[in-house]
Amino acid sequence: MVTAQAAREKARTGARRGGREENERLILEAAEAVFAELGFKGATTGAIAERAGLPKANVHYYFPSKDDLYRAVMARVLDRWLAAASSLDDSDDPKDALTRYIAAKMELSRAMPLGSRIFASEIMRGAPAITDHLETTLADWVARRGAIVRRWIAEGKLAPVDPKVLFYMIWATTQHYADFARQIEVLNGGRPLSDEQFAEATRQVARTILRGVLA
Amino acid sequence: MVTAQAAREKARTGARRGGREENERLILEAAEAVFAELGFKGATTGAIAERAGLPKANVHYYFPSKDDLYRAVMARVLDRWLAAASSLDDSDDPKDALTRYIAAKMELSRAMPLGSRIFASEIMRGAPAITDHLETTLADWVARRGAIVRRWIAEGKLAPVDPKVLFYMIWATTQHYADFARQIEVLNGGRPLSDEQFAEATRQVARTILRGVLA
DNA sequence: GCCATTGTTGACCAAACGGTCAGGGCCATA
DNA sequence: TATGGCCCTGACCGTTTGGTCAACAATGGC
Repeated sequence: MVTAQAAREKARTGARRGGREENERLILEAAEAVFAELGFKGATTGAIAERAGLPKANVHYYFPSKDDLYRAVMARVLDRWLAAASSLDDSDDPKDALTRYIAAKMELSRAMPLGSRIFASEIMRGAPAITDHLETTLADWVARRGAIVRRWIAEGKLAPVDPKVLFYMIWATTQHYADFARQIEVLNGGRPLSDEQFAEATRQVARTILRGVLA
Repeated sequence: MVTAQAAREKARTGARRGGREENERLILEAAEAVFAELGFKGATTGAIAERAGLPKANVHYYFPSKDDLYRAVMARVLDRWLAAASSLDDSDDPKDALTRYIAAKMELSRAMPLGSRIFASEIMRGAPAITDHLETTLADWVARRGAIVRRWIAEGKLAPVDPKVLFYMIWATTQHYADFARQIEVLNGGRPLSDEQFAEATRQVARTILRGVLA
């Protein structure tokens, strides 16, 4: 059973066109772009299908409803974020830890701005699809990392600051470079930030926040 | 002509039900709430009408198209923001000026979170309705206030920092309390920030950013 | 070659949408 | 009380939408 299934799975991963794996990936990528640009309601399964290069009915074959597809996209986004979130480690040195974390979040905004925008839209809608994620995974993260920040403060390494205020400032500032990329582009003379400009912004953001909270 | 019109206008502002002024206000307020929650496409003229307590056809009487209504809402939002934006004045003391500005932006996020969310959605859609506003009014603002920041730096009052990086940090952090209020609420145990909590957050945000950029 | 499973798709449908319109109500002026 | 200018709205319309379905490949085990 398992072997037969595995063999079938393996056969499918060849150079052949289509197939579950590739089509699901195509659809999820298209959906991410369309949801990010038009929001949940504005995105149409037709537009997603067109962007994926598939007929609309085929999209509904893999993802029965628009809501299912949306949740699958959100799950992918949250997974990727979780990986980056671990870069705020329990180091002895808050300077290194925070610098790494800010850099990781900025990198994520640079490499995957669409996910950040979908997340922002989801929160602004009242987070109907991810409330439980916020209540469990994220609340856990904040509690754990908040304790670390408080320890740093107790050790005299950090100025006294509510960990949440610090986290919100980091999240807001770094995600701003993804969510408001269009505004930043216009204020940059109509051109998106170059790699150098973005790297410089990353450095300055990290430096400013660190000056703000280091003891 | 003018006097007759003025008299009619005055008569209309009495206790009477309906009338252009009141209905337009009702519609704009309802539209602000619905656009903020559902986005441009997700908001329906029917939902806006229902929230305003008016028939849908009446909404279309005052605002011929959904797009007209949306632009009217955006104009109101931008007007209110412009007023707050002036609180970053050309003071000798960057500490006072930035503190005032951050407090004004936080106050705006507290009092009018809906406008902030509509603005965020608009930017994430690519800012089709306000690109010219960004290119003119906002670009002007940034140029002018950026010059002030650079002067402060030259005078040794501020650490060297790209004014835009500073502005983005202030905008992102303060607007975060409006746009991500739902997330903040969940991480606050399911209750919105109290007035005291919000005031404390305002203080800490201002203090942290000031430590970050003051020389 | 046969069959079961999986994948594919054009055509279709009910619901919801933005917007229209004709007909009527209201009120100040004459 | 007749007139003209706003204001109001139920009923309606064409289009778009998410979703369905029946018919039809394609594949792999036997």
